[in-house]
Amino acid sequence: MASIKEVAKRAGVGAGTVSRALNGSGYVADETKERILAAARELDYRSSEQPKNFIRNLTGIIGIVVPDIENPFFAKLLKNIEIELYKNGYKALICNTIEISNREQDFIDMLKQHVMDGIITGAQSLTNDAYMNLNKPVVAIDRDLGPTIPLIHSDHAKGGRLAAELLLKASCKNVLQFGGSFRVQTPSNDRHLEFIRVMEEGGATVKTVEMEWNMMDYDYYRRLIAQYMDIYPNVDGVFTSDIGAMYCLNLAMRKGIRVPEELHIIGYDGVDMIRMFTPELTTIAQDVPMLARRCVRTMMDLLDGKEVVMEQVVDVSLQSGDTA
Amino acid sequence: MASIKEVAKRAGVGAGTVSRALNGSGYVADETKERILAAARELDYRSSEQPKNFIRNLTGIIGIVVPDIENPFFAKLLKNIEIELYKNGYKALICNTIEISNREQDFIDMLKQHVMDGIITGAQSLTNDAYMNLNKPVVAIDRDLGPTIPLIHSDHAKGGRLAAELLLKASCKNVLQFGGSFRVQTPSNDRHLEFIRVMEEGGATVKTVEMEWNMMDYDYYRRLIAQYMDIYPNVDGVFTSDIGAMYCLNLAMRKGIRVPEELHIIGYDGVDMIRMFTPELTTIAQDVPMLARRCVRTMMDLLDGKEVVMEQVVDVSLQSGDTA
DNA sequence: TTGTATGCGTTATCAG
DNA sequence: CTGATAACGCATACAA
Repeated sequence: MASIKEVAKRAGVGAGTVSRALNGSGYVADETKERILAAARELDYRSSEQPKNFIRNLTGIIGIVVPDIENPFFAKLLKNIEIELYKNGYKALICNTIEISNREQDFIDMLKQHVMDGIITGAQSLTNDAYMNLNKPVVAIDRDLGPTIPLIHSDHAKGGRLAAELLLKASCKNVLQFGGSFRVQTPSNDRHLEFIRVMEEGGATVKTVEMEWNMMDYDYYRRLIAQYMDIYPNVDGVFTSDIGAMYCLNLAMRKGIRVPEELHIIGYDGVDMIRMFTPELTTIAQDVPMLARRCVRTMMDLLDGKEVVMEQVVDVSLQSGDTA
Repeated sequence: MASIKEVAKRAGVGAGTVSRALNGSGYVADETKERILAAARELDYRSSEQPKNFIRNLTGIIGIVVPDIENPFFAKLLKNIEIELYKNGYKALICNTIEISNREQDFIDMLKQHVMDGIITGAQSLTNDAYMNLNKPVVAIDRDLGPTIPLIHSDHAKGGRLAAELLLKASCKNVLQFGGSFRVQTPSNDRHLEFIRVMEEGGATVKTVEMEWNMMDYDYYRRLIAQYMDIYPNVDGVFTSDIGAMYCLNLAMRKGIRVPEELHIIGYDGVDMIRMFTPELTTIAQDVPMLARRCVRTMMDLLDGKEVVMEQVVDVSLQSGDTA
């Protein structure tokens, strides 16, 4: 509420002197300084960020676009990015794209209107045009937005390979995998391709179910897993994202199918939710804190006008459990 | 990048005319308007939000404080608040308080420095002093911050009663409930008190386990539930938040305890995650979209200087499943 | 050592 | 119908 002028008036000095006293920039007599500090304290004065940001033409805010905050992977990513931004003195503005069409475009417009300084996007849109020619700091996670926008993603190919090797070692011959929509151009599709390659090389048969675009609610997973476990009752291995894998495990328990003896299950992502249950799910874990750190580091470099690496790959690891 | 002056120069007019043409405020000759529109299009001009906000002394941003985005209840709340704010033309700045001490104070300071226009807080701090004397729009969820700050919460007492009635109807005699830290002053403690009252009135015995403050990760729930199900092996009913209830269900399946025949389980919250499994969890659902709507409505009213209701209670409902 | 003028981009006001 | 100018709050450069 109180402005610098009111503080100046109360201390009986000019506004510039107050600024210097409070910021420690330039000369201020000790006696004057004390009067100013007292006045500022009495009025509970805090300098407004607005004119400062306005002059620098910056906001200290980074927008984060995710399809759905409720999805545990994106919740974890969002949380880690927020914490990482905070460490760098930045704030996080969020944007859910799911359920509201055109939401991402609105967000991009806000970037143009100086509501924020940059965007980190983890959403999967079908069109990428909106980011073209936009000459602003943008970092993409798991989403190829062309050669001008830095891309950060997990080593999904390795993830697919690790899963396949594990299932082959367990002598699986007939496995089922669920994957996101292949219409979307995302590096995460590599995990399915690599999984198929390694499994078939090992003499196994792979059935791949393509999921619908941007469907990630629990109900959808449940229906889909139940449906395909019914269609393919004699698979001996399943590879799917953690949520699907958890439901698969639940289904097996109910049907009296022994895991891993009769059915091997491997998840993907490594979200905390899987810790909720025993037996513990075997999964390929993405290093979300590292993904977040890389995203934010890259964003900071873009803001500083530094050169950035256009494609950064983050390692994945096998998180051993009791289901494979 | 382009400013209004550059557009004006290109169109051969003054800055004010450009403003009027683009905003449709005031008179501009059709011919002039067309020239201006063309210039704006060529330069991809978007007016900056910064000076507008600066003059109005507003930002269009609301801060949302939650303990942990990864917790499914808060993820759902956050998502719904964000969507609701968007409908009202506002943006959501997020703040995780867990894991970083003093984080909430930083956020409050940002409010004072005009980084945002108000705060919606769902975090449970042990001290509320920071919000006192802060003469700014603040709305609290499930958290009593004193008589000057509007409080929105579910009808937790009803929730506790519904759960108790259901367990009594199922002839439970010896039940276990898990509750948040009672040191925190939150209306959500009412559900435990009411649960005890009704159960004991019905002749049952209730054991109440108090959880640690701000502990809400899956691992903690898992350890705690396992521990107390071990200590009290012959309870015939459990009432706890959804996450705990899900693990309880999982534990029962593994131990061969039949649900609900031998053990009745009722969750609390109604997060989507519970839809993942069958048998479906019986739970007391909070109406998160309504909580979000009320929070945002109240925030809008505060910003408009309207009178607001200081305590708003949102109905809860029994979401029938197969575990009670 | 201090006060004052300047500029940041936009819109509203007012004189032309 | 249009152009010039003030105003918003702060930091900074410069004059006193």
